[in-house]
Amino acid sequence: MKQYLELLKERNLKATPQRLSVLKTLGEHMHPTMEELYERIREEHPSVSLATVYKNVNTLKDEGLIAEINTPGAKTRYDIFCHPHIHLVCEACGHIEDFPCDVGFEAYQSDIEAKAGKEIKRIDVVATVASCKKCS
Amino acid sequence: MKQYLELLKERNLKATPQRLSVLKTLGEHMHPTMEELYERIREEHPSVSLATVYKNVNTLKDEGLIAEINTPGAKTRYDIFCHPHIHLVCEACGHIEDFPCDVGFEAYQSDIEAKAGKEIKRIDVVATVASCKKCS
DNA sequence: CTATTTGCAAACCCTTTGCAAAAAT
DNA sequence: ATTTTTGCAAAGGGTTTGCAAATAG
Repeated sequence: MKQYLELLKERNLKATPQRLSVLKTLGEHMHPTMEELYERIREEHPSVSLATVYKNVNTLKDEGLIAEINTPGAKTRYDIFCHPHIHLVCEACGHIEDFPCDVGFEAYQSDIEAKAGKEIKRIDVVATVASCKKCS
Repeated sequence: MKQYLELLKERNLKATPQRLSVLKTLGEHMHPTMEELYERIREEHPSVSLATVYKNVNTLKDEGLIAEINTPGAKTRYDIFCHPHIHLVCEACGHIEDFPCDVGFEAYQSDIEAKAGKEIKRIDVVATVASCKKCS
């Protein structure tokens, strides 16, 4: 909680309960859809509006505090952005597993950067598997 | 054109002019949005409906002949899926550049596959740059 | 001839917007 | 006191659907 307050203060964002709840919920629950996120937030703040959650998600995304995971064919999911990592998405059940961006990947990223001649701002990697342990 | 007919026949998909036009257009123009794709197709087939283009795009996507590029904050774009490659997206103008999935990447992919214990069906990589040569 | 595909229009999300009231700094 | 944020309800935009007519194989 404390760290979230700081993250917001550094960026001159007001620390409203609704906004903190977005961060807190994303910190506690991995990769929810908007629907799931909203449901969780309402458990603690029954009166938040969906529009407010959307607005906060966008604000926090703009500031690089959270990230959006877009997979073709699946709902958008959200993620606290602490350590860069890639996503392994199960096509059957939508479950998402994280993989650290370790040595192999960083080398690859620099390679692209060199070839592109531009600094890469963000890299989104989504690997899709047909089914996973959770759903088989 | 001939190759497209074969690709469809192999999958028992009927080769309608509308469907062929989706493949042909994607073969000739890199990464259009749906709007651009539809506009191009209408140049040759003025009477196609947008719904038909959507239906065909979905069918071809299901068969793995084309791919969707989803970038947070940008419109969905479409791509003929011949050689696996990654996408370098410019945040400012939406321009997309392709990069081959070369040795470095394939090694990384096998690594994930090994750790996940599952065959990876597809891997979508989107690298974002703040601006590109085209728009600066 | 049979199964698929088309075009149309309406329906359906999910997401954003405008605005006045409320809350944060 | 000032600026940001909230909640509401309405609008927006992209995508999908149902169905009868048309077309491919």
